[in-house]
Amino acid sequence: MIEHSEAPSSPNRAQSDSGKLIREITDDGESPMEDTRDTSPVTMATLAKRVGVHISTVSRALQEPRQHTTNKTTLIIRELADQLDFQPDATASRLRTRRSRLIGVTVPSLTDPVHATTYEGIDKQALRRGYSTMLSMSANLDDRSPSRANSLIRSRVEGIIIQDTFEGDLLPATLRKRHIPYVMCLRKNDDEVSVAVDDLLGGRLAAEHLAAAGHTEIAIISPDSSVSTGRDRVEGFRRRMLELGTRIDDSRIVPAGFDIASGQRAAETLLDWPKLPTAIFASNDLTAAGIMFRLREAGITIGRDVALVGYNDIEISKHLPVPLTTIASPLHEVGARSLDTLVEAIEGRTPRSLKLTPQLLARESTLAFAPVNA
Amino acid sequence: MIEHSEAPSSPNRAQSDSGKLIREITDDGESPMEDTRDTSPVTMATLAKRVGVHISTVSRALQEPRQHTTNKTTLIIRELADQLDFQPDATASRLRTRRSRLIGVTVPSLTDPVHATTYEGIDKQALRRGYSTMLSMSANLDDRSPSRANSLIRSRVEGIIIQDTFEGDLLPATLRKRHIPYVMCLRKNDDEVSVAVDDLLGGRLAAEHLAAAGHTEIAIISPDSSVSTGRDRVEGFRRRMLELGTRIDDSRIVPAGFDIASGQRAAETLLDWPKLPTAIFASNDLTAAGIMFRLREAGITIGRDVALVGYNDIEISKHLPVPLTTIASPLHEVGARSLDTLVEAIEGRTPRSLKLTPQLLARESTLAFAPVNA
DNA sequence: CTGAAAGCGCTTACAG
DNA sequence: CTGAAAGCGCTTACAG
Repeated sequence: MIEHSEAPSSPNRAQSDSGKLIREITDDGESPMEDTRDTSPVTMATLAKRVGVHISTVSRALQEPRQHTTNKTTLIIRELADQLDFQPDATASRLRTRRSRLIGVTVPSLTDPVHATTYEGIDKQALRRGYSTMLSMSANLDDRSPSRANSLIRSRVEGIIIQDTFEGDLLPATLRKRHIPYVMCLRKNDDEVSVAVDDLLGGRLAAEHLAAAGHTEIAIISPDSSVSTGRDRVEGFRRRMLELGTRIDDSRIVPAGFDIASGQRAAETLLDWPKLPTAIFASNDLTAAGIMFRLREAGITIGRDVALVGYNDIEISKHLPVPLTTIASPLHEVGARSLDTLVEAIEGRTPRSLKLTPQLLARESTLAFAPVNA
Repeated sequence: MIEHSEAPSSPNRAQSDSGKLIREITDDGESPMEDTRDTSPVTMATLAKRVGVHISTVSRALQEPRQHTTNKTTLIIRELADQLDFQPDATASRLRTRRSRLIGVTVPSLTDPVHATTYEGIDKQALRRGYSTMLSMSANLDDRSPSRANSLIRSRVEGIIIQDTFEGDLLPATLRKRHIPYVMCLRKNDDEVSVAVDDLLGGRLAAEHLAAAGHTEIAIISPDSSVSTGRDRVEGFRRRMLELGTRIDDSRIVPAGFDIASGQRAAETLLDWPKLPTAIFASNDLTAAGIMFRLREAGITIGRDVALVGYNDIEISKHLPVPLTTIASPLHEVGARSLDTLVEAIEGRTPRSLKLTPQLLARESTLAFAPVNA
């Protein structure tokens, strides 16, 4: 039952392109029709009743807004939907179609700028491709078991991007058993499909930079060896150093976390050494920052007394008291490509792992030791 | 049809507390029963058929795990559910109960540590209270219109925490029309219910600190006056300064964004002034950091040549080249209390706005101007 | 093109 | 206590 009107009741409201096919209906009682002035949300049934068609017709009319429909009924339905600002219930369509258009993402924490940036890349690309993301933050769960993804599984995400994996992680096996596609992001895990930075190369770049300046007395500060990023960065660094003639003993590797505070603690360890190294490779920028802060307190000048290289190039790195030489990681890109890779898997293809290329950025923290052949 | 077994087929799998009431059924074809070796996820119907009860009995058995049930059927159902690692379909229960247990959160960006910390507080408290959160990041939408919450609305979130509101924001009105509860977080907006830091007080604290050191030539760098935080901090600062005898002219307020880069640009503006101020109040730490970096490049020593006060006390603030005096905000707490307040609204009560108290942290960036009466 | 029907996987009054 | 039925709001073959 449609009423065409010459004069819309609210002339100052924006009109849709399809014109004023039906009179405006507001939810504050202006409509002459019964049982519509309620508070419950508009559904397709509401629209169907209003327009006088079957609900399945409404559903079809609202699907994939093909630009140039001349079908009058479709236009009428769409205009009413616009007017009422109808938002279809995704819960219902998810249940019915068995496609949630939801991507789960597990992250360790978002206060770490590395993970926040990567996640932002994931979410942006997800939106672009018609998905929404749902987060599970380990930091808020203190649970590294596979159950950290349970809320995502219950929401029937179509796939999961695992940004917080570690050695011995049982989540991949759990998801495989459930036939839920997943991709490792940032960190790798055995033979699982992953999108990450080429951390072996990153480590090599750092080694070459320091070796070129003649360093042989070197310390490595590496956050958590149970995580692939730390492992690979250290391994690439040591191997390349060895190729270039310097063997770095295990005793010269100081473990640390991913934050400023643990960098400061690592620096204290270094200060206890009989002799300070001439160069330090920290496999994380925040850790490097902590080292810098603590050593400065001890009166040591970074870049002159000791060279320091970080990893990732987060925003503050170039602004530290001594601008930090670091290995720049394309974090946003890692996120976006993870999403693409996961979508491939969801669509039934067999994606391959991706290694994105890092780049050395030389700054003042290694300035006094500029490469001989630069 | 239940089969009790003396010897479970996989003795090395963890057993639930209720004992080995039924023989273990795996999904790799060991079960003698038909149509269960498929790939589709386990549903309550699966469990019901397996145990030989009606699906409604399964649903009841799995609800609110009352610890001490002696009901044998219930225990059997629960054990089977455990064994199969059954995760009920939240999509279905959301549709049926019309309660999603989902909270929407709109944020401007998560690479801003202020918003990341606040969101972490929200999510943690949500988990504690049985909710999950769903994000909508304006940074990934370039859309400040109410439609930025559409995906949350379609997912039928029970309420929304708005962390990215601004002057003229139409989202609150949209949500009110839809009867979706919401709370402003961090930022305020007219008479809307909000959980925020007392920014007027924060501004006053900064003013008192600088006034006590005798400053009268002051510049204010404020990120975006369309946002309540910037407005209130500046207003509190100016008012208190006026009470203490110093009028700060509009011409001494330099607009800026929320990041390091815009702080640097603001500093360039200051450098163009005929005379540098003796003190700067930046209503955001990252902005303050940018100012510090740029002024240092120009050979100006923060803390001696010019005093600098920031706002929020993010982690790096104490580690800047000159440790930053700032107004510490309880961001995690703001997040947690926002969630509580929203849940109050969801439960039909009428929550009131909350103002959390900030605190001044004096550091070296204002050291040379230590308060006379400190 | 549109209508009618069935069903996604749950939950919950209602009987028994 | 358990079973049977209805229904949440959609979508989609199937007829016409």
